[in-house]
Amino acid sequence: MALPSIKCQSCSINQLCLPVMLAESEVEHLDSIIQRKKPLTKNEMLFRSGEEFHAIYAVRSGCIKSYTISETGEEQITGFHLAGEIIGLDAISSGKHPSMAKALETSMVCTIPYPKLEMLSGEIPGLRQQLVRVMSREIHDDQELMLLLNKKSADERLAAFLLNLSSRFGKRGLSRTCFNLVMTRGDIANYLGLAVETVSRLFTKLQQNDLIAIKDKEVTITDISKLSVLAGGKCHH
Amino acid sequence: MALPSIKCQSCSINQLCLPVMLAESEVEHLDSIIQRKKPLTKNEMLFRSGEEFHAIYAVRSGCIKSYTISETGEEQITGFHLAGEIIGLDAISSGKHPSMAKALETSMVCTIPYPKLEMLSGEIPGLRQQLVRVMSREIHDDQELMLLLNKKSADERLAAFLLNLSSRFGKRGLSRTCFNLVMTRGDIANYLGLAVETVSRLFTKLQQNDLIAIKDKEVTITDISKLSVLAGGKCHH
DNA sequence: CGTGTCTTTGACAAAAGTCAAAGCTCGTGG
DNA sequence: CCACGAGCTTTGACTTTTGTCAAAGACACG
Repeated sequence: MALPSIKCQSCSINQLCLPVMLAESEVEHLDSIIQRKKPLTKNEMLFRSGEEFHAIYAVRSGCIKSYTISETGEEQITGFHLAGEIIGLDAISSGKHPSMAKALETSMVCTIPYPKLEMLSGEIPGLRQQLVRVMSREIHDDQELMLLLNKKSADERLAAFLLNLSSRFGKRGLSRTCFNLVMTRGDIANYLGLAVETVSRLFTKLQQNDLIAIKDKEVTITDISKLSVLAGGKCHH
Repeated sequence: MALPSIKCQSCSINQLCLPVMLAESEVEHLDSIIQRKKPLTKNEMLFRSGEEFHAIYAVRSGCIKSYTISETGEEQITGFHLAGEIIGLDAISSGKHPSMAKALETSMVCTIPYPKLEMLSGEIPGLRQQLVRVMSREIHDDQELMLLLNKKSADERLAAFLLNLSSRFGKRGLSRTCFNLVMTRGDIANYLGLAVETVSRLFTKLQQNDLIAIKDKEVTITDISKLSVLAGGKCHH
C-alpha cells in the first residue's frame, strides 16, 4: 500500500465511525486491521450481490449507493452512504452480500475484514458496543424510512430526503443549506419510490415556491423551516 | 416467578432464537439472565416509544406487532413478530425505545436485560456472533421490505406478505398453507402502505381467483405457485 | 342481545405513473 | 478544442392505480 495512509487516530470523521468511545490504544489496534485501497472512481463497484462476505466498509469520503436487485430485475436503492457510515452489515447473517454497492463519485473506503473485527470485538468491549450501536441505528433508520415511504406523499418524501441529507452534511461539518446532489434524479426517484418525472416536477415546484434553489447539481435550501413543515406532513384534514 | 418456567435449553424454538450454536453450558448461562413474566394479553403493550431501553425481548409464543408513530400521529407498523424473533433492537443506539410493541394475541415473551446480555456477550463469542447475525438479518429483511413497498403493486405486496408469513410459520413447524391471520386488515394495510379497503378488495380477488380461501381469520393458500408468481411481479411489459 | 369494531362493497376523486418528446450536460474522441 | 452522442432532465398530455368517502353487513365481546 503505497498510499498516504490516513490512520483512524487522525481521521477527521472518527467520531462518526467505529472508533467512538475507544481508548487511544484500542483505536490503534482497530486501525491495524483496516485496509485502505486506492479510491473508488465514479461508478466503480465496491461489491456485488452474491459475492462472499469478507469485510464491512467504512466510507472515508465521497458517496456510495447501496442497492438490491429483485428477481424480476428491478433495482431498489437502499441507501446513499456518506463519510463515516458503514456498509455491508446486511451480509453478516448469510455470509453472502445480498446487496450491491457502487461509488457515485470518487470515494475513499476503508475495508474492515470481518473475521478480524469479530475477533477484536471480543477483546475490546467498546468496539463491540459501537458495532451493535451502528447496527441498531441502521435498523432504526430503516424503520423511519418505511414510515416515509408508506405514509407520506411525494412532496413530503422529497422534502424529508433533502432535510435528511442536510442534517447529515451538517454533522460532517459541511453546510446544511448548500450542498451537492451527487445522485441523479433517477437515483432519488428510485430511493423514494417515485417516478423520475415526479421528482423532476417536485424540484421545479420547490424552486417556484422558493423553498430551494438549484444550480446544476448544487441545491441551496432557502427556507428550511417551510421545508421542514412540508416534510412533517401538512395534515390533509 | 411462580410460573412454569420454560428454560432456553428445552425451548422448542431455541434454534430460531439467541441460543443458536451455543454450547450447553453457554445456553444455561444465557438462560440465567432471562426473565419470564406472565403472558401478555391481547392488546397489552410490551413497551412504548420514549421509554428507557433496558432489555430486548424474544417472542416465545403468540404475535407482537411493533410500530412507530410519526410527529403527525400517523402509525406505521414495522413488523409482526412470531416465536423466536427478537424485538427492541432499534433502541440500543439511543438508549430509548423509538418504537412501541403490542401483543396481537395472548403472547409469551422472554425479557433479556441488555446490560447483562452485553456483558455475557463479552464472555461468549457465539452469543455475540448470534446477536450480530440477528441484527444483520433484520437489516436485510428491512431492505427487502423497502423493495416491496417501493416497487411492487398492491397485489404483489399482499401476495408477498402472505408468502412471507407462510414461510415463517413453516420454519416454526406449523402449516405453510393454512394459518391464522392474527392481525386485522387494518394492520395489514398499514404495514403494506395500502388502504384497508384495498386490502379487503384484494383478499376478495385472491379468493375469486382461487389462490387462497378465507374462513374468518384463517387463510388457506390453495395455489402457492400462482401466489408466488403474483408476488414475484408479473412483469408488466 | 346490543354496541362498537372490523370488514366488505360501491361510486368517485386524486395522486402519481406512463408515454412521448425536446432540451440539456458532460465526457470522449477526432 | 470542438463536435457528437449517450444519458440525464424537464415538460406536457393522458392513464391507471389506489385512496377517500359512504354505508351496510358481520363479528365479537361484554
